[in-house]
Amino acid sequence: MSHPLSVVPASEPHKRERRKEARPGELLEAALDLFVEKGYAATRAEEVAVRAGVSKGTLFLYFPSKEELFKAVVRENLARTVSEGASALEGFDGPTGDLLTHLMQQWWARYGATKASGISKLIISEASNFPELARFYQDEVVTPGTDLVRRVLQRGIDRGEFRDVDMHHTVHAVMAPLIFLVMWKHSLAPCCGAANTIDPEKFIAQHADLMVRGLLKEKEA
Amino acid sequence: MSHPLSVVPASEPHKRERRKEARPGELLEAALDLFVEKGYAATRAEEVAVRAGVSKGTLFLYFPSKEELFKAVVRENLARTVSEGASALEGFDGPTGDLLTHLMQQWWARYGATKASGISKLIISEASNFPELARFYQDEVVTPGTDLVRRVLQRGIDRGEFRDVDMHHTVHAVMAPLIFLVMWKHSLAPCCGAANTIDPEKFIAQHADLMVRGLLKEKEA
Amino acid sequence: MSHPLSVVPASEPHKRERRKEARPGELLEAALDLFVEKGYAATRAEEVAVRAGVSKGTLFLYFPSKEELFKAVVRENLARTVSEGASALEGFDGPTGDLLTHLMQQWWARYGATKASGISKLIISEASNFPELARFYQDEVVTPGTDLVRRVLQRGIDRGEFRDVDMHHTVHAVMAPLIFLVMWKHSLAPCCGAANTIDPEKFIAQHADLMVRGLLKEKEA
Amino acid sequence: MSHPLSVVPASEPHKRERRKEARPGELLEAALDLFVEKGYAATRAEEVAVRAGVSKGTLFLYFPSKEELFKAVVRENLARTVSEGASALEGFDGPTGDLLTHLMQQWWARYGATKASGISKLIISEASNFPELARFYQDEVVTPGTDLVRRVLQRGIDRGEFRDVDMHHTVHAVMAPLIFLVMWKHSLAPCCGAANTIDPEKFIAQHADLMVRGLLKEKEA
DNA sequence: AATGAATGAGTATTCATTCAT
DNA sequence: TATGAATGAATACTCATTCAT
Repeated sequence: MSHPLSVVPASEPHKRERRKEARPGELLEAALDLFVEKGYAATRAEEVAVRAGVSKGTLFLYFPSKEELFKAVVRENLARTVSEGASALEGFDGPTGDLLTHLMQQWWARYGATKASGISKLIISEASNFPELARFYQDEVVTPGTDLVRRVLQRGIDRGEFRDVDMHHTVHAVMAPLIFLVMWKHSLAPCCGAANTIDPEKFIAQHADLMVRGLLKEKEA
Repeated sequence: MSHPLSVVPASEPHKRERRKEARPGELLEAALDLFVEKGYAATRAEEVAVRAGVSKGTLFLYFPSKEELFKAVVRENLARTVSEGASALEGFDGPTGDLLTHLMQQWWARYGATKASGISKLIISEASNFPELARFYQDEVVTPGTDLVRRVLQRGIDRGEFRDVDMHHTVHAVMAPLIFLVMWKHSLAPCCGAANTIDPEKFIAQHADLMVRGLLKEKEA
Repeated sequence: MSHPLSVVPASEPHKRERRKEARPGELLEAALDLFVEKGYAATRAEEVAVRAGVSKGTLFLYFPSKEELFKAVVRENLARTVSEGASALEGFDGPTGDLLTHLMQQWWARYGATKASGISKLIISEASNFPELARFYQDEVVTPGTDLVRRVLQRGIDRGEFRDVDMHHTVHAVMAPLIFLVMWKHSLAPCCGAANTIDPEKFIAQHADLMVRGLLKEKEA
Repeated sequence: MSHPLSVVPASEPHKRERRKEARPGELLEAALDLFVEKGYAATRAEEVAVRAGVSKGTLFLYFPSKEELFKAVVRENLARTVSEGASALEGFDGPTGDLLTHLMQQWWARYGATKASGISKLIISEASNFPELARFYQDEVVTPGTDLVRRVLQRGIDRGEFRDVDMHHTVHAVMAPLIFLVMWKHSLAPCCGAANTIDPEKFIAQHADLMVRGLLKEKEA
């Protein structure tokens, strides 16, 4: 792309060095794949290394233990998620039902559909073995998520669009099918064929539609 | 040793024998607890034996391997669940909304709230390592479950109570929060304190209310 | 040895059971040999197991780690030593020089010449890696040992046989060649041939003679 | 590159080169410290490099293996010792007792008290794993040392000062406490507090006094 | 010459499984 | 049947050594 006669090779670091900087990321990606696919215990450290194209020893050069690797995978992928979202709420101007629907679809597109969503499955599967991570997930993902949904519902109520529902449990009722969808995608879906296939977009659309209808104040004559 | 004509009631077997017959059950129960709590890999065979009050060797007398024990735990507890339910649908006479709500509450009382619900968590956590079990679960639980819900929804539509929704995805939207609740109970709930506590009955009530409202045909003036 | 027609087989425990009770001892003995011969780090756990005639796994059935095995070896062999000795001092009636000489010879016969003396070499070699053990050795062996020698020297002084020497350093001067002898036996002696061979008994005799002569009050005309 | 006839003073090497020449020495010193402190096996190559202020790779530039580094450390520090001593014997004119005492004090000041004495501890600790080094030590240190002491004792006998003792074992009786002192300094002393503290100079003085008194012919009236 | 990223052989330790009693 | 001592395959992790830069 640069001019054929350009004499600027500077920005091209040595292979070795580029490698070094890329390593942790490559390892985390390989680890994410395998942990999600097989679970924490069934994933061997060497497998991760091999999939990342390095040797066993190299893995332990970057992560002091399998457990720390696991934690790093979780943090890495949660961090990605946490920061995103929330901003959509601000500038939005239409009916809250549309906002809610939009947010759910966005969540799927940006998190649920990505590899990172395997993290949710992982956390839930391994929560009792890594209580520290469970709490981390709770604080960094669950709570911010519920807060966001709560604000949206409150907006609907405040604007007279939604009924005055039991906020706490409604929030979870809104989110539950999303979590379910992610779990499903990473557990039964890959195994079990056509029969109960779920189309995520349609599923979310249907769920959103039911929720919004269920939340709306009944129009009176 | 006892007199050949003794009238010792047949139904009172010797302690030993009673024990013997109870063994597999005791082992399965202990195994269920531990598998649910810690996952398949993190559960040691000896732990199961100890909790069941027998020695390591005895466990392998009844189950040829840890894997078979796991499968037995799953089958045993699925069997329990599958047969129940379904009958409620027949005799019911009121509005379908009430029927749906009733069914969900029953499901929680009879399955979700019991130890056996740990099976769902187990299956989902270990699905990729035991695809055979995942398929078994799919066939024996998911499909019958969705069928049941489908029949209920169809009843509502047929009776002109419910809108004519996308049946397939609505069925899953109805069930998703129930599955979510079970997963939650067996993963994050035990770790993470007060903050996001979910009251199952209220949660289901709220979910049911939203669903039913979302399904009902809008009353026209 | 027992009467050929004796019908008393009772005291002969089953092979298995006898084994079980003997195991820890057999393992400790094998470990002592290898640790002394090759040092802590250069001794592989499996080697110990094999020499004891069991498998790797069995070793860890009796000792939770290599480090604990090492500590057990030390404690086992120190315990043996500590309790012995000291009693000789009481009943003795002759000249203190003879007592001192006797004690040194006994020490060699009962400890220095046995395999257990390898422990001293071990402790000294590994002291900085196992400070806890070093302190244990200090408390259980060095201090009681020096106390004993101190009492003997004091007896000599009190009885007017010995000069009134710098007690503290004299005690160590008495003991030093004994420790040296043990170190020598377990380090250079096995490697290096005839040249500097030391005959322990003669060496101790010579050392004792020099010490006693050095301690005695000069006979005046 | 520099002008062939440049007059840059030869004795002022470039920093780099001076460094380069110093490297092996710095590495050997760092290695001595660590080997003595922690033993051969417990000392990691990288630690040595870091303490010497170079990278791991550089260590292997100068020494082909950890084992060779170890041997070099031993040889280097033995060489230092061996050449010294011996000369004192020649010019000495007073009583042999004084000579012996003087030699022992000198030995401590020039070897025992220095870091190099750690070599003796090292050799004794690792003798069985490095028999070749043990033999080297035997030839280069033990034998010359005993020869020296023997000559001194012989001088005392020849001059009618000392009794005609069992030369071989007396030589070792003279040396044993010195070796002991070095071992003590590098093993238990650093771990174990005040209780059995030994003051080297006083200890040697006491030992020398006892030896000389033990060796002297009894003065007859 | 110097670096430090990468390697992989080597070792402690775990745990499902077996089997003599 | 029941036991629990014994086994050994499997796996995380270390560290001396190499080599591209």
